[in-house]
Amino acid sequence: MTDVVQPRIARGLRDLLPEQMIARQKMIETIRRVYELYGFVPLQTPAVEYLDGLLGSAAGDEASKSIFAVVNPDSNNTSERLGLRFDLTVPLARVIASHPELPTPFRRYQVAPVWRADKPGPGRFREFTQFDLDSVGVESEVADTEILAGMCDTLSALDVGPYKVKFSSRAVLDLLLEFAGIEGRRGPDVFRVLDKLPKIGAEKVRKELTTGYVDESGDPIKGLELSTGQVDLIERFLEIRPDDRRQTIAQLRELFAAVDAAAAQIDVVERISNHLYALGYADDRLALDLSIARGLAYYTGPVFEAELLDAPQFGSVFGGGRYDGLVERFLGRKIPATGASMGVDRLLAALDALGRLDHRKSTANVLVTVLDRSLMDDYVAITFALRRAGIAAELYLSDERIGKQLRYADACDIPVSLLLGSDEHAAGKVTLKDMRMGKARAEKVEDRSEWLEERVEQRQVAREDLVDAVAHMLSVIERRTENG
RNA sequence: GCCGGCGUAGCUCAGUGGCUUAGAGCACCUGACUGUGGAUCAGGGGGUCAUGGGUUCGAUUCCCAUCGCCGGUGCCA
Repeated sequence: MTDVVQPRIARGLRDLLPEQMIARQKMIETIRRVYELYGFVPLQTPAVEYLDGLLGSAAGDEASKSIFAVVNPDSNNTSERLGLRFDLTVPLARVIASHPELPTPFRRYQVAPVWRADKPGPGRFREFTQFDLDSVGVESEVADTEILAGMCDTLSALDVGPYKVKFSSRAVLDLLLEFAGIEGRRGPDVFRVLDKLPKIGAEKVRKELTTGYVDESGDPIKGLELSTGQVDLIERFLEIRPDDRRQTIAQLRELFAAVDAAAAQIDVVERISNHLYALGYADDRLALDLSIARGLAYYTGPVFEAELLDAPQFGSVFGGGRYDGLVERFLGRKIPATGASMGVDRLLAALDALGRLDHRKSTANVLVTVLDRSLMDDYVAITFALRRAGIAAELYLSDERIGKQLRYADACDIPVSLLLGSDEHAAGKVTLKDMRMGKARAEKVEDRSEWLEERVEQRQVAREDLVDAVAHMLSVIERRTENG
């Protein structure tokens, strides 16, 4: 006996089985269609990047902790260390810096896995797929507008139910620092606390901004030691409601009337809002919400976020913003860029929880069953006739009992089964069976002879008409499914 | 990362420091009922009791470590 190896999978990683992959690929295809409609082009980059490129100059130990390092057998030189990418934005910045010949504006989409060695949780894994949409080389707020519109159109196309796309501006938050008399370098700390507002509430945010507190588990939470006067000013900012973009902007202008340069930054936000009104993105699904800060330090202008109103527990399914400084790391000069990233896995988990996910386990629409091995030539011919007519068909590859073959079709959720035995063969016909209708009937029927004899879900058609008949049955099934 | 809880069949869970071969329900497989998924009936397979050490005459059960899962908390560039 040889020793078997345990079929293990590392922490936070998983296999995606056919049932998951079918739903996932359908979703990705829908998103891709939206992005290509916007004229974005595809890009692929390696999973592995140099660690210095991933980390950047400003990154500390904490940042590097969640990067998976990769062993490079070619080199033991520590400056050549490799790691798995943790997002798609940093690789994009590297591509931009190393391909000056690319036409600008360069607008690309990329769907690919990324890796973060974070603690796994529900809907949260260490390998997950991001679907990014970025626009590089344009300073104009029209580029930001387009990203926000793309987020809305994507969520609409995915039929996720009601959603809210929110935006704010890092530049406006910087105005807040000036307004409250807080040093610019403390901005990231302050914003990180403000970002927790929906989670921990105003009371704790206030404490964390000032003296700190001890939470329920006894952990001390360090305060930022702001003065109460500063916190009062911050609270006046947070009181601005996000329900109506025009009103939000008017209140913002009033609050920051005394701040130099405020008017120019608020103008940018207002232009974005007005473009979006003009395009039909009203307040019901697109809000100027000043409380979103995003944890990411590299954002420099507008920031974006989206959540599903029916599944708020899954948090933000889309996030992004303008990052005019990121390419500079690789190029030494600034290139404006803006974009958003969708969490494919999180969105799939949310849709599944909402019961909006299709759980097909097969790509075939027809199962050609094998009743009589001597008719195998016919079965093969029928299967390929369907395939050549563009109908996905699967041939059962052995002649096991018909009951077992139909159970297989049922288990895989193949909507139509095709039967051809000696009776049909003699009559020049085939039997088509609508599996879902049969399943619905099975739930009601009590008596076996009734179950076997009625068979309203199936009918015989002439052998030469079978391709048309299958296409017709599939269209009837599809229409019935759409109508609930 | 830190704190707490949990790991027994594919799933949900019983159970016991020594009666022999560790159980149930569901699921799965085989057969009966015409060549039809369901129901019914008859049968069947499947567990290193998470892994590795330790205590013991004896450990699935007690102890330790590791791994994994769940909850809370931190972090999320």
